[in-house]
Amino acid sequence: MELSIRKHYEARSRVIKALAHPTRLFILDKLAEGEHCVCELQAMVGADISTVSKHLSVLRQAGLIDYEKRGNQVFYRLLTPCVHQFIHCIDEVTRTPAPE
Amino acid sequence: MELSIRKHYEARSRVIKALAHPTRLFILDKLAEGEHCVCELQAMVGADISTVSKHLSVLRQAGLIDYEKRGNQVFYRLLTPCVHQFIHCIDEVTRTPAPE
DNA sequence: TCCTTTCTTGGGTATTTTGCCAAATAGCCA
DNA sequence: TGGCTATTTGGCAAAATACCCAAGAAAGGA
Repeated sequence: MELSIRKHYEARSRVIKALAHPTRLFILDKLAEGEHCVCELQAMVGADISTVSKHLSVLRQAGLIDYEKRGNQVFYRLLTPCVHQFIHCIDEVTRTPAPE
Repeated sequence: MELSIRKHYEARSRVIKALAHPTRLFILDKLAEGEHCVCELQAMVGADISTVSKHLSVLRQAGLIDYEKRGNQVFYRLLTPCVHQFIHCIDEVTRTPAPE
């Protein structure tokens, strides 16, 4: 595989890796309904707040979400609504039993 | 996060994890053009054939591809063309620089 | 200033993923 | 059967991820 081609697929996979975790998919669904602060997401997810913060950092570095500080809270919001078409496709795959 | 909800997101993330590798994304693109045997994919990818075979196994277990044996060759083909709409979305994300 | 709340970062450990080699399996043909 | 090609599987070491705890940073109120 040629280097420039490889770079292209690596860029794609970086974004997909950010999506490849149940907690992060859950967070994206919640943010699709509207912005949430970290403490709200932490309550919904039910993990340590530092864990939730790190998941949010992964999604932000992938360019999927952004945040805004207001007071001592940080509100996150979805940047890419098209992620949900994609999730729709994934759900079609999960509904179809794998071969064998 | 409630158990049944968690199961749902775990199922989604299992499929997305299968997509989260540059070599596997490359293979999916090649299979979108038509079926290929392992040796053809190996030549295009340029990795050890056992590595390519394992990537194909990951994609198959996720329900994204299937295979057919003909003679002593194994031909793989794409099961889910919708994967490409979704790649289109990913490319939009990669074209937009991440915040900060 | 001090205390509280909210969030991020550092660090250690545990788990998962990756990629190569070597060995095993399977089909074809002589 | 023997040899050849195509592919999968086992195993291992290296790299990447995940999660919790503890510590740090930033904002607000007393």
